[in-house]
Amino acid sequence: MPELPEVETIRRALLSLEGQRMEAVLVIHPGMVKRSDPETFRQSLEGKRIDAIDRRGKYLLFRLDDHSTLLCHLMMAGRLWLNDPGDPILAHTHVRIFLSSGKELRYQDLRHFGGFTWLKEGDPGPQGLATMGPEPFDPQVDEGAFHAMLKRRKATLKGTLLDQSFMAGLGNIYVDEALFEAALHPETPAFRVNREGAGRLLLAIRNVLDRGIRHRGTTFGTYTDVNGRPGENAPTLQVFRRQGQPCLRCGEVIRKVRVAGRGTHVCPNCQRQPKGRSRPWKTSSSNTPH
DNA sequence: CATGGGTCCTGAGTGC
DNA sequence: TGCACTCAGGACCCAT
Repeated sequence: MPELPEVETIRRALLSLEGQRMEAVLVIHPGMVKRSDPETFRQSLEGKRIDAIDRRGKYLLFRLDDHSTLLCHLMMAGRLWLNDPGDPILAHTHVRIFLSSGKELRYQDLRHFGGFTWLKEGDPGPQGLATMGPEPFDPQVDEGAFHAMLKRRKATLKGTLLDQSFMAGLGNIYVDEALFEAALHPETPAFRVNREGAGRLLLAIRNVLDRGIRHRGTTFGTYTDVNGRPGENAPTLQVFRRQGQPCLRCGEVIRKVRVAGRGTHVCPNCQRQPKGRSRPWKTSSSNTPH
């Protein structure tokens, strides 16, 4: 599930494409091109030079020399590959972009959820991009601003953090990790978090994302970088997919529950329920979260 | 506007 | 052992 650290890892690996032209574009699966038919898509891209590659949330943006943009979203199972011409074509390869350097950019997607969108200059893009919230590392988002953002939301922290219009780039893995690190329960209504908790959560979000980027992403299955190399962040995760195992902070068993329709990993001792005054039977002396 | 539910897709996992 | 079934997940669209 590519989230901000995975998409950023891919973006950095693709920076070598800046300055190259797209000489030919082959759409194998039409469904992987959104908002235009494959032929229009092909004609819109061929001959264009890639000037820059940016990231916004989980979107990759290829800035082209006519000021149009090639958008790419990997959703859960999308993968970009940087290939040499002779490399074998893997199953579920849906789009091939032949570059002036002789390299080839390939899009593969097991689930068919992600894909490309071509945006003319000035096109705000799909709703999710147009209404996307601030980047987690935006220096304008400080403790006070983040607290004010949370106060406007009645939904759970889990649902709020997953909402890309609240903040860009977080997904299921890093939300669970950030909430654990901030010692906040995923079911806590966002507006109930006090200023100190908001500061703790913002710091935790930045910590888990920064760690993810430094380890080149989390691989649990399909995610790799553009050369097929898996990320190395999985061993640093504290709660995600660790249900049934002891909490690394207090030893309580990590549980998997359902919050905002998503599988959610929580330490019942470190992350206290907001309403129910359920109290742990065991008290670990040195880990009071508040 | 914020919120929640259905939808897309298919490999992995579960149950019989 | 094999088959049928359900589920997971991010963003979009829609209804409330």
